[in-house]
Amino acid sequence: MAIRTRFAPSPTGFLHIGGVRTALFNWILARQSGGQFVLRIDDTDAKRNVAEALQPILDGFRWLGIDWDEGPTDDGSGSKGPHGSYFQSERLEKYQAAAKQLIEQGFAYKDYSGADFQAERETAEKAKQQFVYSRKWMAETDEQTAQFESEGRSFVVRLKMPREGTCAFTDHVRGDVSFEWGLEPDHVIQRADGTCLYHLANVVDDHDFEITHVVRAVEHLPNTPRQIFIAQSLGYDLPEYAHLPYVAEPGSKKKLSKRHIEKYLNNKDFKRLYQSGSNIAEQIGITPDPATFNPVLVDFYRDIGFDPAAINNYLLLLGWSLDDKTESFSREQMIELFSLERVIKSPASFDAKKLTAFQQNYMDATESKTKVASCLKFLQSAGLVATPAPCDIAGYVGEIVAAAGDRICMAGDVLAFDFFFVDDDKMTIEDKPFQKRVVKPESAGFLLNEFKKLLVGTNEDEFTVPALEASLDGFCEAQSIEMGDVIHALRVGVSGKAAGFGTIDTMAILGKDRCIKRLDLTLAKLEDARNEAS
RNA sequence: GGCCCAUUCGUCUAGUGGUAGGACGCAAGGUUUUCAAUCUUGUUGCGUGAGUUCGAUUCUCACAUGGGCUACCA
Repeated sequence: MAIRTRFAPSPTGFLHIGGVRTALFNWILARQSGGQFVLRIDDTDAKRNVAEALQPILDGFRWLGIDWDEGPTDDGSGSKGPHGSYFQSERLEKYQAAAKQLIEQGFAYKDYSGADFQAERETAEKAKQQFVYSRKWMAETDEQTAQFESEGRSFVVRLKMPREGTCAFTDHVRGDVSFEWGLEPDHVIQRADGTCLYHLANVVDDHDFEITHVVRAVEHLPNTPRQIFIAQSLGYDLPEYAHLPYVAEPGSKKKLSKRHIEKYLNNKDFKRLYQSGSNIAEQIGITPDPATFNPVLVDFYRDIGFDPAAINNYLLLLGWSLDDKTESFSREQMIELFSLERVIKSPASFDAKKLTAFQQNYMDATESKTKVASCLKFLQSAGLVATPAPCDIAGYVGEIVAAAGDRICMAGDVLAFDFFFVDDDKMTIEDKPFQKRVVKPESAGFLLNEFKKLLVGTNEDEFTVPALEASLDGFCEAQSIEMGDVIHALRVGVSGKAAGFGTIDTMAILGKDRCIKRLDLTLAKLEDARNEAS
């Protein structure tokens, strides 16, 4: 059976990680059955620029490889698919027609209560009683309508909900569920200004778009009875339902929300991810404002060089598992092996650390050519490599990437090795390691200078890792010192940094001339520091 | 307040009527020129109470805790 699923984002400008998980499950279901995945835009309430706010969301899905068969066009300016517009704001007549039909058949009514409705509800609440609307301003006849309108009242359309019995249905994740009809209020489906509300629009669209499976987050579970009521009243076949647990905050069971970033930043792991992302972002000219750039939003991961497959894999396992050990799933495996029945019922906390671990695994498995290509893009974004890239650059970047090994977890991490790409006379020497490794040890300057003299005497083509190692060994022996007495100063001397991969590898990649120039620069800086101090 | 839902290591999870397995993390140690990695070892868990039962983490009920929903939001 071909399953048609849908995901219905609001054009907010941001693609939320929890939303992606829901979309991913919907997408997998459609793909595994040879059905279609539909994107519908819930903009009934939006007054902002929809196309603009939609773009980042569509880009996010595209980046993740979650492609949609029907929905907005790629640029978000129109719709593609056989069902007309996939934007709710453009489907108002459909909803109004449905509301009209519901009224005519007695499943809904015009309600002229206005503020009196609210007053009735408050009275009931004060008396601590279950509120049941008196339907005092319900107009079902022309006379009533005329009378209320003569009083200057305007109307909304409310559902005329059943007041007894139960609404029972089977949910693919939660099993059999049921709700008392009597507890359901008469929900508004059409506003006084004639526009329609979510529940009506949702049911009408799911029907029009021939959605067979409604797979969404649990917060919609309590909404399901009213939607079932609408669907049945309209004579629609009911879709299958599956309510997924929501994605929870790091270290808690509260629903993850992009509004509480500040709080999540108190979480150690979340903060660490955010900070390493921020460092990368700053180097490529993105302002790391936590409101728009943080680990709850998908853009964050794209911007700092995550592999989309790692995100999908992590999200797949947030609430679903195949068995007691399988952790790694390719796209094909996801599609082949996923089933709603193995979705768990309780919420799953977002764990930044585990996501990073998935990324690390994917990066380890990435072949070096691909790795180099993605790193190169970051170097270009940071202005460290020209665009278009010089033709010999790939080899150079390749050496760095190989030497860095798993120090590069996400492609943006390559920017930690920015010193390879700056002119020698413009190398930044970080102050802290400079003080600790060069200024403070008495003999560091002397040793650096002596070793530099040694380097000056070596042949260009002997500037290799084994040769350098040998000469450094010999040097240490001649000076009667330990390797540790000089190598740290040397690292700072050629890279300006406190940490990195092997100093000797670093030097070999830089080459003779550049190492010597950098050592000169460092020694000059040392002299300045000494003069200043005395 | 009402309705609904959930509860296995810190986190993601597997699982069973005979007391739990994996992953991420964490800790210690080895290796190491820094950082990371890596290797070794270790670490921690069935919310509480009652019932059914020879026996319950597993079934039932209650409680507790956490959460969601309760709009002329989606």
